[in-house]
Amino acid sequence: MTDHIEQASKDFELTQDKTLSGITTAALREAIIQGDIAAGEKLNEPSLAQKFNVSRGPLREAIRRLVGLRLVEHVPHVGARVITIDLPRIIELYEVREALEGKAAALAAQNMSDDDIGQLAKILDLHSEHLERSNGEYLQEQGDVDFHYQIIKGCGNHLLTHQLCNELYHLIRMFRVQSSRIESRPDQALREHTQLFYAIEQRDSQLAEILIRKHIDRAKKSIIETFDNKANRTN
Amino acid sequence: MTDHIEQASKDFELTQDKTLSGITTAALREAIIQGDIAAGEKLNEPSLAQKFNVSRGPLREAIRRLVGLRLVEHVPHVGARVITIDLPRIIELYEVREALEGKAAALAAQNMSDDDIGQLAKILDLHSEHLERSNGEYLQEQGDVDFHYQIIKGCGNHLLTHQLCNELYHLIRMFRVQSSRIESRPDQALREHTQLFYAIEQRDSQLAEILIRKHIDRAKKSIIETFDNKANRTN
DNA sequence: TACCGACAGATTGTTGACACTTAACCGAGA
DNA sequence: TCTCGGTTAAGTGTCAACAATCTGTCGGTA
Repeated sequence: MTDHIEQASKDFELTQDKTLSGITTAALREAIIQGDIAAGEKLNEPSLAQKFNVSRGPLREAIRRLVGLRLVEHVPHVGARVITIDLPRIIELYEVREALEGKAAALAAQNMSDDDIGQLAKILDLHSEHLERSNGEYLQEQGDVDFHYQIIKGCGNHLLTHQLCNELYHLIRMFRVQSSRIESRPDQALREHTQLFYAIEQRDSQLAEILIRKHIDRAKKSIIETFDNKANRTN
Repeated sequence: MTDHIEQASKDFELTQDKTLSGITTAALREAIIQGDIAAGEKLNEPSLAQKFNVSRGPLREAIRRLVGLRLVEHVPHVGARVITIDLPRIIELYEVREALEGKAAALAAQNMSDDDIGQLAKILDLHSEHLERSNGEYLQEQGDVDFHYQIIKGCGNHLLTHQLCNELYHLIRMFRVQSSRIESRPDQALREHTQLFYAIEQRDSQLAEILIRKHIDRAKKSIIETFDNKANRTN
């Protein structure tokens, strides 16, 4: 709830779209991401409309928008369900993220203003401080998100930014919440961020892309490992 | 209208979603892509509803879906407009496409079945034949689309495939139709496809990614050149 | 003449009722 | 007891009317 980006994005939405369908979209989206509506659950239009105090029109519109965000799947004449995030889907998600954020980092190394790079340095410092005091996994996590977000914003490609921050980000957030996943290797992540920062500072777009892609690939592998461990424990 | 993918996708939609809103979505989408509704034009709900013989409900739903595809932009209480594709947007589009299709080619080199690769070889042969007979730019164009499509299908990542074939593809198609753009360097494109094919056949994912990214980057530069020439001629 | 505000028309947002499809339930027959 | 077919209720798809908002125009004033 104190998530910076989330709050910013909410504020943006509220100032941008005060219509019932816009508000309902945001509310339904958060309910799904936070797990208030379980993964795989069917979205019953009459009961949800009552829950959000709107008629079925705006609610249906909200559902369609979330279909566009891939948080919901829809079958004609049958209904809409919240997606279920299994391991294959997470792998696909991280592969797409790797490709997009790789390009974003390359473009950021070319296009970021010096001020933006200064901002990035600040975020990195904060990250480092938190790690030394080794308190607050949450701030840790937030630092990671902020760092990636700053790079994406700096790439200068609106389409790319939108795909990462408004489409994939919600899916990743949903996965994180529902798997209670926190950074399992904070010191290594900081090292990788630092390396990436130097590459961007030196405007080395090729290196920046390689580093962030490896960074994301390692996160993917870490997730796969966690899944495998869980599977073994239950066997 | 004889576009294979387009037809396949239409058939899919019609069998998949025979609801008025589904049909209206497809009709409105094609009207926009084909330029029957001009770029930048406002979408008036009552008149469009009349045009498609539906009420405003399904039409509004169709508009929202196209907003999700980024073919339409919507402002609350003001309305929806068809997007305008200017050069900066096309560049952004091709940068995203380069990132996604690069990853798709890398995955395809890893994951494609031998049958799929055989199919790819056939498409390449057809492409080559058409070039030798040097007739039919359309078939030429179709060959290019089929070649890329086959690779994307072969990557095995559903999310990636969806983003390329159902989201970016419509935007690129709209741009191509409206700029009457045809392949300006068919022989070079064939050479690049051939190289890419060998990389995939040898399961060299790194090389496949590099080659397809250069291929798309050259297409992007060719588009920029065309724009510059147009700008100079009108000066 | 330029600027500001009220008014009117047009357009979007929202609602509740109606129509159609799907799926679950129930009973009859093998 | 199991299967098949019909029936019924729940839920989605569609519609037309109503409410709220915006835009452009007209008149007044500085």
